[in-house]
Amino acid sequence: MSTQDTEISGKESLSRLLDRLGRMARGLQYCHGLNPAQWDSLRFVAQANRFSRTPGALAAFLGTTKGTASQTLNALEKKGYLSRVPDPDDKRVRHIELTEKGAELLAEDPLNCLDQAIGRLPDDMVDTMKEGLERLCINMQSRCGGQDMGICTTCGHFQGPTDAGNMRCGYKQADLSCEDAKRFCINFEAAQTGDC
Amino acid sequence: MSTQDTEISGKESLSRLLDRLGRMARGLQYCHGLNPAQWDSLRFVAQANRFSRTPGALAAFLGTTKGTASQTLNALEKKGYLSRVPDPDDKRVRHIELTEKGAELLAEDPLNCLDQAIGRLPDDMVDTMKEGLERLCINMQSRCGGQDMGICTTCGHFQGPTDAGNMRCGYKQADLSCEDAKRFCINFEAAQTGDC
DNA sequence: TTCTTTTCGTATCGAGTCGAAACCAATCAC
DNA sequence: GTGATTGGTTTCGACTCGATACGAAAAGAA
Repeated sequence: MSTQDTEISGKESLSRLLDRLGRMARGLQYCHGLNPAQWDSLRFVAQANRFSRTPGALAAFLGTTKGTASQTLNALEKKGYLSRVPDPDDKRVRHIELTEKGAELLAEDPLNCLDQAIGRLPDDMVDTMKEGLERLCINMQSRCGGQDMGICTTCGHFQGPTDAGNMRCGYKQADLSCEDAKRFCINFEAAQTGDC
Repeated sequence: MSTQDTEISGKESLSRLLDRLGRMARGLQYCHGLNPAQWDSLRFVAQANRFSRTPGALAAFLGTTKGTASQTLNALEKKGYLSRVPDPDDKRVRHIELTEKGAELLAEDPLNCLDQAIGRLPDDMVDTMKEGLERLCINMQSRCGGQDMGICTTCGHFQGPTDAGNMRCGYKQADLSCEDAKRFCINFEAAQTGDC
Protein backbone atom coordinates (compact mmCIF):
# COMPACT_ATOMS: atom_id res chain seq x y z
CA MET A 1 0.00 0.00 0.00
CA SER A 2 1.87 3.02 -1.17
CA THR A 3 0.13 6.27 -0.45
CA GLN A 4 1.30 8.83 -2.92
CA ASP A 5 2.04 11.41 -0.27
CA THR A 6 4.08 13.68 -2.47
CA GLU A 7 4.94 16.59 -0.22
CA ILE A 8 1.43 17.18 1.00
CA SER A 9 2.01 20.58 2.49
CA GLY A 10 -1.52 21.81 2.07
CA LYS A 11 -0.77 22.80 -1.49
CA GLU A 12 -3.13 21.09 -3.80
CA SER A 13 -1.70 19.47 -6.89
CA LEU A 14 -2.27 21.29 -10.13
CA SER A 15 -3.95 18.37 -11.83
CA ARG A 16 -6.37 18.03 -8.95
CA LEU A 17 -7.23 21.70 -9.15
CA LEU A 18 -7.87 21.45 -12.87
CA ASP A 19 -10.00 18.41 -12.26
CA ARG A 20 -11.98 20.18 -9.58
CA LEU A 21 -12.55 23.29 -11.61
CA GLY A 22 -13.60 21.20 -14.56
CA ARG A 23 -16.14 19.32 -12.53
CA MET A 24 -17.42 22.54 -11.04
CA ALA A 25 -17.85 24.04 -14.48
CA ARG A 26 -19.56 20.91 -15.65
CA GLY A 27 -22.01 20.93 -12.78
CA LEU A 28 -22.94 24.52 -13.52
CA GLN A 29 -24.04 23.57 -16.99
CA TYR A 30 -27.11 21.66 -15.97
CA CYS A 31 -29.44 24.61 -16.13
CA HIS A 32 -32.10 26.18 -18.30
CA GLY A 33 -33.03 22.67 -19.34
CA LEU A 34 -29.74 22.04 -21.13
CA ASN A 35 -26.81 19.81 -20.32
CA PRO A 36 -23.08 20.43 -20.72
CA ALA A 37 -22.86 18.95 -24.22
CA GLN A 38 -25.69 21.15 -25.38
CA TRP A 39 -24.15 24.27 -23.89
CA ASP A 40 -20.86 23.39 -25.53
CA SER A 41 -22.59 23.03 -28.86
CA LEU A 42 -24.47 26.27 -28.51
CA ARG A 43 -21.27 28.10 -27.67
CA PHE A 44 -19.54 26.53 -30.62
CA VAL A 45 -22.21 27.62 -33.05
CA ALA A 46 -21.99 31.15 -31.72
CA GLN A 47 -18.23 31.31 -32.07
CA ALA A 48 -17.50 29.39 -35.24
CA ASN A 49 -17.29 30.97 -38.67
CA ARG A 50 -19.60 29.89 -41.44
CA PHE A 51 -17.31 27.12 -42.71
CA SER A 52 -17.32 25.55 -39.31
CA ARG A 53 -20.96 25.76 -38.37
CA THR A 54 -21.66 22.22 -39.54
CA PRO A 55 -22.40 18.99 -37.70
CA GLY A 56 -19.08 17.50 -38.73
CA ALA A 57 -17.05 20.42 -37.42
CA LEU A 58 -18.99 20.35 -34.20
CA ALA A 59 -18.21 16.68 -33.75
CA ALA A 60 -14.53 17.28 -34.38
CA PHE A 61 -14.50 20.13 -31.93
CA LEU A 62 -16.29 18.24 -29.19
CA GLY A 63 -14.14 15.20 -29.77
CA THR A 64 -17.16 13.00 -30.32
CA THR A 65 -18.73 11.21 -33.25
CA LYS A 66 -20.87 12.74 -35.95
CA GLY A 67 -23.77 10.62 -34.83
CA THR A 68 -23.66 11.94 -31.30
CA ALA A 69 -23.28 15.50 -32.51
CA SER A 70 -26.26 15.07 -34.78
CA GLN A 71 -28.39 13.96 -31.87
CA THR A 72 -27.32 16.87 -29.72
CA LEU A 73 -28.25 19.19 -32.56
CA ASN A 74 -31.62 17.47 -32.79
CA ALA A 75 -32.23 18.21 -29.14
CA LEU A 76 -31.24 21.85 -29.51
CA GLU A 77 -33.25 22.32 -32.69
CA LYS A 78 -36.31 20.81 -31.06
CA LYS A 79 -35.97 23.37 -28.28
CA GLY A 80 -35.76 26.14 -30.84
CA TYR A 81 -32.24 27.33 -30.11
CA LEU A 82 -30.86 26.71 -33.57
CA SER A 83 -31.83 25.62 -37.04
CA ARG A 84 -30.14 23.71 -39.82
CA VAL A 85 -30.23 25.15 -43.31
CA PRO A 86 -29.05 23.32 -46.44
CA ASP A 87 -25.97 24.53 -48.26
CA PRO A 88 -26.88 25.73 -51.76
CA ASP A 89 -23.58 24.59 -53.26
CA ASP A 90 -22.90 21.29 -51.57
CA LYS A 91 -26.15 19.53 -50.97
CA ARG A 92 -24.66 17.15 -48.44
CA VAL A 93 -23.89 19.99 -46.07
CA ARG A 94 -26.23 21.65 -43.64
CA HIS A 95 -25.30 24.89 -41.93
CA ILE A 96 -26.18 25.45 -38.32
CA GLU A 97 -27.58 28.83 -37.45
CA LEU A 98 -28.27 30.22 -34.03
CA THR A 99 -31.82 31.42 -33.60
CA GLU A 100 -32.69 34.57 -31.76
CA LYS A 101 -33.89 32.45 -28.90
CA GLY A 102 -30.53 30.71 -28.89
CA ALA A 103 -28.65 33.99 -28.76
CA GLU A 104 -30.78 35.13 -25.88
CA LEU A 105 -30.12 31.94 -23.99
CA LEU A 106 -26.41 32.28 -24.57
CA ALA A 107 -26.46 35.57 -22.72
CA GLU A 108 -27.16 33.48 -19.64
CA ASP A 109 -24.35 31.06 -20.24
CA PRO A 110 -23.61 29.56 -16.82
CA LEU A 111 -19.90 29.73 -17.58
CA ASN A 112 -20.05 33.50 -17.62
CA CYS A 113 -19.45 33.41 -13.92
CA LEU A 114 -16.12 31.77 -14.63
CA ASP A 115 -15.15 34.79 -16.69
CA GLN A 116 -16.22 37.03 -13.87
CA ALA A 117 -14.05 35.11 -11.47
CA ILE A 118 -11.15 35.38 -13.89
CA GLY A 119 -11.68 39.10 -14.07
CA ARG A 120 -10.87 39.30 -10.40
CA LEU A 121 -7.38 37.93 -10.91
CA PRO A 122 -4.41 40.18 -11.57
CA ASP A 123 -3.50 40.54 -15.22
CA ASP A 124 -0.01 39.14 -15.01
CA MET A 125 -1.29 36.10 -13.21
CA VAL A 126 -3.85 35.53 -15.94
CA ASP A 127 -1.12 35.83 -18.55
CA THR A 128 1.07 33.28 -16.84
CA MET A 129 -1.86 30.92 -16.51
CA LYS A 130 -2.70 31.32 -20.16
CA GLU A 131 0.85 30.58 -21.13
CA GLY A 132 0.96 27.49 -18.96
CA LEU A 133 -2.41 26.17 -20.03
CA GLU A 134 -1.56 26.72 -23.65
CA ARG A 135 1.55 24.63 -23.27
CA LEU A 136 -0.42 21.97 -21.46
CA CYS A 137 -3.00 21.93 -24.23
CA ILE A 138 -0.36 21.55 -26.91
CA ASN A 139 1.46 18.87 -24.99
CA MET A 140 -1.74 16.92 -24.31
CA GLN A 141 -2.97 17.35 -27.83
CA SER A 142 0.16 15.89 -29.33
CA ARG A 143 -0.24 12.78 -27.26
CA CYS A 144 -3.97 12.28 -27.42
CA GLY A 145 -5.09 13.86 -30.65
CA GLY A 146 -8.08 16.14 -30.70
CA GLN A 147 -8.96 19.11 -32.81
CA ASP A 148 -7.67 22.56 -32.20
CA MET A 149 -9.35 25.68 -33.46
CA GLY A 150 -8.14 29.16 -34.02
CA ILE A 151 -9.11 32.47 -35.49
CA CYS A 152 -8.76 33.06 -39.21
CA THR A 153 -6.57 36.11 -38.86
CA THR A 154 -3.89 33.99 -37.17
CA CYS A 155 -4.33 31.03 -39.50
CA GLY A 156 -1.87 29.82 -42.09
CA HIS A 157 -4.60 29.74 -44.70
CA PHE A 158 -5.48 33.33 -44.15
CA GLN A 159 -4.82 35.76 -46.96
CA GLY A 160 -4.97 39.43 -46.05
CA PRO A 161 -7.49 41.89 -47.40
CA THR A 162 -8.04 41.61 -51.15
CA ASP A 163 -8.40 44.50 -53.55
CA ALA A 164 -12.09 44.48 -52.82
CA GLY A 165 -11.25 44.85 -49.16
CA ASN A 166 -12.38 41.37 -48.23
CA MET A 167 -10.50 38.83 -46.20
CA ARG A 168 -9.86 35.56 -47.93
CA CYS A 169 -9.29 31.96 -46.90
CA GLY A 170 -6.77 30.14 -49.05
CA TYR A 171 -7.99 26.74 -47.96
CA LYS A 172 -11.63 27.18 -48.81
CA GLN A 173 -10.83 29.54 -51.66
CA ALA A 174 -13.54 31.86 -50.46
CA ASP A 175 -13.94 35.35 -49.17
CA LEU A 176 -14.50 35.98 -45.51
CA SER A 177 -16.64 38.63 -44.00
CA CYS A 178 -14.90 40.79 -41.47
CA GLU A 179 -16.95 39.13 -38.80
CA ASP A 180 -16.17 35.61 -39.89
CA ALA A 181 -12.46 36.32 -39.96
CA LYS A 182 -12.62 36.91 -36.24
CA ARG A 183 -14.43 33.67 -35.52
CA PHE A 184 -13.10 30.19 -34.92
CA CYS A 185 -12.47 27.86 -37.78
CA ILE A 186 -12.18 24.10 -37.81
CA ASN A 187 -9.60 24.23 -40.59
CA PHE A 188 -7.26 26.32 -38.50
CA GLU A 189 -3.57 25.71 -38.90
CA ALA A 190 -0.86 27.65 -37.15
CA ALA A 191 0.65 30.20 -39.50
CA GLN A 192 4.06 29.57 -41.02
CA THR A 193 6.87 31.97 -40.28
CA GLY A 194 6.89 34.95 -42.57
CA ASP A 195 4.26 33.46 -44.86
CA CYS A 196 1.34 35.52 -46.11
CA MET B 1 9.81 31.79 -32.54
CA SER B 2 6.99 33.49 -34.34
CA THR B 3 6.01 36.94 -33.28
CA GLN B 4 3.44 36.60 -30.55
CA ASP B 5 0.70 38.61 -32.21
CA THR B 6 -1.51 38.85 -29.18
CA GLU B 7 -2.46 42.43 -29.82
CA ILE B 8 -5.25 41.32 -32.10
CA SER B 9 -8.30 39.46 -30.89
CA GLY B 10 -6.37 36.26 -31.57
CA LYS B 11 -5.66 36.11 -27.89
CA GLU B 12 -7.29 33.04 -26.51
CA SER B 13 -9.32 33.68 -23.42
CA LEU B 14 -8.43 31.89 -20.24
CA SER B 15 -11.88 30.47 -19.88
CA ARG B 16 -11.67 28.98 -23.35
CA LEU B 17 -8.39 27.33 -22.53
CA LEU B 18 -9.82 25.88 -19.36
CA ASP B 19 -12.79 24.66 -21.34
CA ARG B 20 -10.58 23.06 -23.94
CA LEU B 21 -8.34 21.36 -21.44
CA GLY B 22 -11.35 20.15 -19.53
CA ARG B 23 -12.87 18.59 -22.59
CA MET B 24 -9.57 17.02 -23.47
CA ALA B 25 -9.20 15.53 -20.02
CA ARG B 26 -12.74 14.33 -20.19
CA GLY B 27 -12.19 12.61 -23.49
CA LEU B 28 -9.19 10.78 -22.11
CA GLN B 29 -11.30 9.21 -19.43
CA TYR B 30 -13.31 6.99 -21.71
CA CYS B 31 -10.99 4.04 -21.42
CA HIS B 32 -10.63 0.68 -19.72
CA GLY B 33 -14.40 0.42 -19.94
CA LEU B 34 -14.97 3.30 -17.53
CA ASN B 35 -16.27 6.80 -18.06
CA PRO B 36 -15.18 10.08 -16.48
CA ALA B 37 -17.62 9.91 -13.60
CA GLN B 38 -16.44 6.44 -12.73
CA TRP B 39 -12.78 7.45 -12.83
CA ASP B 40 -13.57 10.40 -10.62
CA SER B 41 -15.32 8.14 -8.17
CA LEU B 42 -12.51 5.64 -8.13
CA ARG B 43 -9.99 8.40 -7.48
CA PHE B 44 -12.16 9.76 -4.73
CA VAL B 45 -12.43 6.45 -2.94
CA ALA B 46 -8.68 6.04 -3.11
CA GLN B 47 -8.03 9.48 -1.64
CA ALA B 48 -10.78 9.97 0.92
CA ASN B 49 -10.49 9.04 4.58
CA ARG B 50 -12.86 6.56 6.14
CA PHE B 51 -15.46 9.14 7.13
CA SER B 52 -15.72 10.25 3.56
CA ARG B 53 -15.82 6.96 1.76
CA THR B 54 -19.62 6.96 1.61
CA PRO B 55 -22.10 7.47 -1.22
CA GLY B 56 -23.24 10.77 0.23
CA ALA B 57 -19.75 12.21 0.47
CA LEU B 58 -19.01 11.07 -3.05
CA ALA B 59 -22.10 12.84 -4.31
CA ALA B 60 -21.11 16.03 -2.53
CA PHE B 61 -17.62 15.83 -3.93
CA LEU B 62 -18.72 15.18 -7.45
CA GLY B 63 -21.34 17.89 -7.21
CA THR B 64 -24.05 15.50 -8.26
CA THR B 65 -27.02 13.91 -6.56
CA LYS B 66 -26.97 10.97 -4.22
CA GLY B 67 -29.02 9.00 -6.69
CA THR B 68 -26.55 9.46 -9.48
CA ALA B 69 -23.64 8.65 -7.21
CA SER B 70 -25.40 5.50 -6.11
CA GLN B 71 -25.75 4.39 -9.69
CA THR B 72 -22.13 5.10 -10.48
CA LEU B 73 -21.16 3.01 -7.47
CA ASN B 74 -23.41 0.23 -8.69
CA ALA B 75 -21.56 0.20 -11.98
CA LEU B 76 -18.15 0.15 -10.33
CA GLU B 77 -19.15 -2.52 -7.86
CA LYS B 78 -20.51 -4.70 -10.61
CA LYS B 79 -17.16 -4.42 -12.36
CA GLY B 80 -15.41 -5.46 -9.19
CA TYR B 81 -13.45 -2.28 -8.54
CA LEU B 82 -14.96 -1.55 -5.16
CA SER B 83 -17.35 -2.92 -2.56
CA ARG B 84 -19.80 -1.42 -0.13
CA VAL B 85 -19.72 -2.63 3.47
CA PRO B 86 -22.32 -1.70 6.11
CA ASP B 87 -21.32 0.49 9.01
CA PRO B 88 -21.59 -1.43 12.28
CA ASP B 89 -22.62 1.66 14.27
CA ASP B 90 -24.98 3.50 11.94
CA LYS B 91 -26.96 1.03 9.95
CA ARG B 92 -27.95 3.61 7.37
CA VAL B 93 -24.36 4.08 6.29
CA ARG B 94 -22.37 1.98 3.88
CA HIS B 95 -18.64 2.37 3.53
CA ILE B 96 -16.99 2.16 0.15
CA GLU B 97 -13.79 0.16 -0.08
CA LEU B 98 -11.45 -0.08 -3.01
CA THR B 99 -10.77 -3.64 -4.08
CA GLU B 100 -7.37 -4.84 -5.13
CA LYS B 101 -8.57 -4.85 -8.70
CA GLY B 102 -9.62 -1.24 -8.27
CA ALA B 103 -6.23 -0.23 -6.94
CA GLU B 104 -4.55 -1.92 -9.88
CA LEU B 105 -6.77 -0.11 -12.33
CA LEU B 106 -6.02 3.19 -10.69
CA ALA B 107 -2.38 2.78 -11.55
CA GLU B 108 -3.43 3.28 -15.15
CA ASP B 109 -5.40 6.42 -14.51
CA PRO B 110 -5.61 8.19 -17.86
CA LEU B 111 -5.09 11.52 -16.16
CA ASN B 112 -1.58 10.54 -15.26
CA CYS B 113 -0.49 11.90 -18.60
CA LEU B 114 -1.77 15.28 -17.49
CA ASP B 115 0.61 15.11 -14.57
CA GLN B 116 3.41 14.25 -16.92
CA ALA B 117 2.63 17.26 -19.05
CA ILE B 118 2.59 19.42 -15.94
CA GLY B 119 5.97 18.07 -15.00
CA ARG B 120 7.36 19.67 -18.12
CA LEU B 121 6.43 23.15 -16.99
CA PRO B 122 8.77 25.32 -14.96
CA ASP B 123 8.15 25.20 -11.23
CA ASP B 124 7.41 28.86 -10.74
CA MET B 125 4.87 28.76 -13.53
CA VAL B 126 3.15 25.80 -11.90
CA ASP B 127 3.06 27.67 -8.61
CA THR B 128 1.46 30.72 -10.18
CA MET B 129 -1.07 28.54 -11.92
CA LYS B 130 -1.87 26.75 -8.68
CA GLU B 131 -2.36 30.04 -6.93
CA GLY B 132 -4.64 31.33 -9.66
CA LEU B 133 -6.68 28.19 -9.99
CA GLU B 134 -7.08 27.98 -6.25
CA ARG B 135 -8.50 31.47 -6.21
CA LEU B 136 -10.77 30.64 -9.11
CA CYS B 137 -12.01 27.56 -7.31
CA ILE B 138 -12.76 29.47 -4.15
CA ASN B 139 -14.46 32.27 -6.03
CA MET B 140 -16.59 29.88 -8.06
CA GLN B 141 -17.42 27.83 -5.04
CA SER B 142 -18.73 30.77 -3.10
CA ARG B 143 -21.10 31.70 -5.87
CA CYS B 144 -22.26 28.28 -6.96
CA GLY B 145 -21.97 26.09 -3.93
CA GLY B 146 -20.15 22.83 -4.17
CA GLN B 147 -18.09 20.94 -1.70
CA ASP B 148 -14.47 21.50 -1.02
CA MET B 149 -12.25 18.92 0.53
CA GLY B 150 -9.02 19.10 2.37
CA ILE B 151 -6.62 17.07 4.39
CA CYS B 152 -7.33 16.48 8.06
CA THR B 153 -4.02 17.84 9.25
CA THR B 154 -4.93 21.25 7.84
CA CYS B 155 -8.55 21.12 8.98
CA GLY B 156 -10.16 23.20 11.66
CA HIS B 157 -11.64 20.12 13.27
CA PHE B 158 -8.27 18.48 13.59
CA GLN B 159 -6.95 17.90 17.06
CA GLY B 160 -3.28 17.01 17.29
CA PRO B 161 -1.95 13.71 18.52
CA THR B 162 -3.64 12.45 21.68
CA ASP B 163 -1.90 10.87 24.66
CA ALA B 164 -2.27 7.56 22.91
CA GLY B 165 -0.44 9.03 19.93
CA ASN B 166 -3.49 9.06 17.72
CA MET B 167 -4.79 11.91 15.65
CA ARG B 168 -8.29 12.98 16.45
CA CYS B 169 -11.15 14.66 14.61
CA GLY B 170 -13.15 17.06 16.75
CA TYR B 171 -16.10 16.97 14.40
CA LYS B 172 -16.62 13.25 14.28
CA GLN B 173 -15.32 12.81 17.80
CA ALA B 174 -13.23 9.93 16.63
CA ASP B 175 -9.61 8.92 16.37
CA LEU B 176 -7.83 9.00 13.06
CA SER B 177 -5.22 6.63 11.86
CA CYS B 178 -2.03 8.23 10.69
CA GLU B 179 -2.98 7.28 7.19
CA ASP B 180 -6.47 8.68 7.35
CA ALA B 181 -5.21 11.99 8.67
CA LYS B 182 -3.38 12.48 5.40
CA ARG B 183 -6.41 11.75 3.27
CA PHE B 184 -9.18 14.01 2.09
CA CYS B 185 -12.23 14.58 4.21
CA ILE B 186 -15.65 15.77 3.24
CA ASN B 187 -16.07 17.59 6.53
CA PHE B 188 -13.04 19.72 5.88
CA GLU B 189 -13.12 23.27 7.09
CA ALA B 190 -10.26 25.70 6.77
CA ALA B 191 -8.39 25.95 10.05
CA GLN B 192 -8.66 29.06 12.18
CA THR B 193 -5.61 31.26 12.61
CA GLY B 194 -3.06 29.94 15.01
CA ASP B 195 -5.00 26.77 15.64
CA CYS B 196 -3.19 23.42 15.51
C1' DT C 1 -19.40 9.24 -69.81
C1' DT C 2 -19.81 5.51 -66.29
C1' DC C 3 -17.98 3.20 -62.55
C1' DT C 4 -15.94 3.34 -57.74
C1' DT C 5 -14.64 5.73 -53.56
C1' DT C 6 -14.97 9.21 -50.30
C1' DT C 7 -17.40 12.57 -47.64
C1' DC C 8 -21.34 14.50 -45.00
C1' DG C 9 -25.05 13.92 -42.39
C1' DT C 10 -28.78 11.12 -40.35
C1' DA C 11 -31.17 7.11 -38.10
C1' DT C 12 -31.09 3.31 -35.05
C1' DC C 13 -29.52 0.34 -31.31
C1' DG C 14 -28.08 -0.83 -26.60
C1' DA C 15 -25.75 0.41 -22.52
C1' DG C 16 -25.45 3.64 -19.44
C1' DT C 17 -25.43 8.62 -17.36
C1' DC C 18 -27.91 12.48 -15.71
C1' DG C 19 -31.15 15.05 -12.37
C1' DA C 20 -35.52 14.84 -10.18
C1' DA C 21 -38.48 12.70 -7.37
C1' DA C 22 -40.37 9.09 -4.71
C1' DC C 23 -39.14 5.94 -1.39
C1' DC C 24 -37.45 3.28 2.77
C1' DA C 25 -35.07 2.52 6.96
C1' DA C 26 -32.37 4.20 10.67
C1' DT C 27 -31.52 7.93 13.63
C1' DC C 28 -32.28 12.16 16.02
C1' DA C 29 -35.01 15.92 18.45
C1' DC C 30 -38.51 17.00 21.40
C1' DG D 1 -43.53 8.01 21.57
C1' DT D 2 -44.21 11.00 17.60
C1' DG D 3 -42.31 13.61 13.98
C1' DA D 4 -38.58 15.32 11.44
C1' DT D 5 -34.19 14.49 9.50
C1' DT D 6 -30.56 11.88 7.41
C1' DG D 7 -28.31 8.28 4.34
C1' DG D 8 -29.05 5.38 0.41
C1' DT D 9 -31.54 3.26 -3.06
C1' DT D 10 -34.87 2.89 -6.79
C1' DT D 11 -37.47 4.49 -10.58
C1' DC D 12 -38.43 7.53 -14.39
C1' DG D 13 -37.74 10.12 -18.65
C1' DA D 14 -34.49 12.70 -21.34
C1' DC D 15 -30.25 12.44 -23.05
C1' DT D 16 -25.25 11.00 -24.10
C1' DC D 17 -22.21 7.88 -26.06
C1' DG D 18 -19.99 4.77 -29.49
C1' DA D 19 -20.91 1.62 -33.08
C1' DT D 20 -23.10 0.54 -37.07
C1' DA D 21 -25.73 0.98 -40.95
C1' DC D 22 -27.61 3.92 -44.16
C1' DG D 23 -28.47 7.37 -47.90
C1' DA D 24 -27.33 11.10 -50.84
C1' DA D 25 -24.09 13.95 -52.91
C1' DA D 26 -19.50 14.85 -54.50
C1' DA D 27 -14.91 13.66 -56.17
C1' DG D 28 -11.93 10.64 -58.59
C1' DA D 29 -10.68 7.07 -61.89
C1' DA D 30 -11.63 4.25 -65.92
